[in-house]
Amino acid sequence: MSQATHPRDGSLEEAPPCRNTKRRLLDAAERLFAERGFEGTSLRALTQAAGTSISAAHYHFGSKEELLRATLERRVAPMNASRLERLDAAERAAAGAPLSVETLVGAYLDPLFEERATHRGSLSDVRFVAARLYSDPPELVSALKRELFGEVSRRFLDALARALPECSRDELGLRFQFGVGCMVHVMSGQIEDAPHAQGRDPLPDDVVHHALVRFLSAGLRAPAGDPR
Amino acid sequence: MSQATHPRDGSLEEAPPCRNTKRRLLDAAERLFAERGFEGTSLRALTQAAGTSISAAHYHFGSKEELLRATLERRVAPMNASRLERLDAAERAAAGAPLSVETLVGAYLDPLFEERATHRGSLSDVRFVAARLYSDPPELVSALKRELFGEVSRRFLDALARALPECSRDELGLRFQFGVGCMVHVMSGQIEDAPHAQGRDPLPDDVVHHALVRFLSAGLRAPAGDPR
DNA sequence: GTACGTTCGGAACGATCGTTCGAAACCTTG
DNA sequence: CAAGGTTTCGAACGATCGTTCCGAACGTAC
Repeated sequence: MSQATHPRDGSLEEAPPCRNTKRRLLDAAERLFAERGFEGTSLRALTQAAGTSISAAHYHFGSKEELLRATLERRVAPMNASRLERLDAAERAAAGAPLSVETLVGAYLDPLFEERATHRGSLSDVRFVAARLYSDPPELVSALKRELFGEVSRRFLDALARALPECSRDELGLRFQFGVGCMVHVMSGQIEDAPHAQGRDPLPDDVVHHALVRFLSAGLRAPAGDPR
Repeated sequence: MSQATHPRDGSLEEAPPCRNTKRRLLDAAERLFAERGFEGTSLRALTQAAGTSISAAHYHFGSKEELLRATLERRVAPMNASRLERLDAAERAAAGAPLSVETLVGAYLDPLFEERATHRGSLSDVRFVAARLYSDPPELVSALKRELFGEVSRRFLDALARALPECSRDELGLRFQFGVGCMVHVMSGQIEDAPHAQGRDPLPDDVVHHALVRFLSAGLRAPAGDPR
């Protein structure tokens, strides 16, 4: 009805059949998984939002879990590739010298905010990545998290260790995770939903972005505690 | 069978009927909501884990949503009360002088880690508070979040503004939320599930606790950016 | 003893879940 | 045109969901 479900007109057609359906399914999955979670989203609501049928979803992905995996992978993989590109470029430019904390934080955060800026209001939803990877069925997501983030975490931790040589490896691992927590929180849209600042209009993305870079850089550079 | 469902023995009885069932339901809800989420937990699995029946849950709470609300409230309310107590005590001791950032961070974090230490391995699960308040059905949880955290957020933000007078109110609100994000991430158990540090055994709670205090204090005290 | 309000188990309700299946519709090859 | 593979739909499957209802078991008051 709303989406021209049947090309019954006879004369002029629409976009190619396969790729379009698959992409529309991923788009709808992204949005609905972000808003209602994996268990909270029914395949019926999802396929209806995508303007197709349940069978199409099973044809292209095989199961609901595989659809989640594909949806996550589509956004996370290019974003992490971009992170590694920036890290590589920065290390090449530094010619062996340790990178600054701000450079590392920027290389990690910028691809995320760019993705967010590019797709604001469209179907693509970065909230989804943040919200779901860290709250949905752990037995499905934690393996994917290891697979998608393993190299990125290792590379950035190594670079951080060179930037902050006085910080122990354990402490650095913790601080890196603290930073990830901040990022996830922001990307999940919790800033707009905070108990304070409920009535006022949300701050622009770049303000949040720069505030987050400052916060994380300072936190990562915090003086070491008693070594115990 | 396993829980002496029927006091059919005739002679010796067990604990009082009402309070016990209600508490067992809240305990089971806490654990299962933490592990599988609200939508991912069925009332049948929940009541079976509690050693009772579905009817008992509906008798005591009326609905699944109200059970979630009660479960969240049971843990969050006393914890926030403890936060306010510590803040009051610190402000009384300071006699009008602004508090240190570390004091404020400690007053906010300590009750959480104490709750975590007290109930480690038992049925009580702090993960639940963190994981659910920030990822479950927003239309149910965000109102509760405002209700439970409104005063605490306001009070701590005011104290932070006195501790960091050179920081703008917007920036301070952001940094406070960044800190909440870190905390949520830690309490959700994401540290143990991080892509790196997967094989090694988890760090002790107090190590994480102190590292988090250092990280947040430094982040909150970060130099202001260009005022724009 | 009977009567009553509280507490809770068992069975059943309608609704919805993820999945499967067979047949259309489509696009490409002959 | 016909043949074959790809893509999609509608209907149905069994399972499970939250909820409701009825009655039994309980403690208490008379």
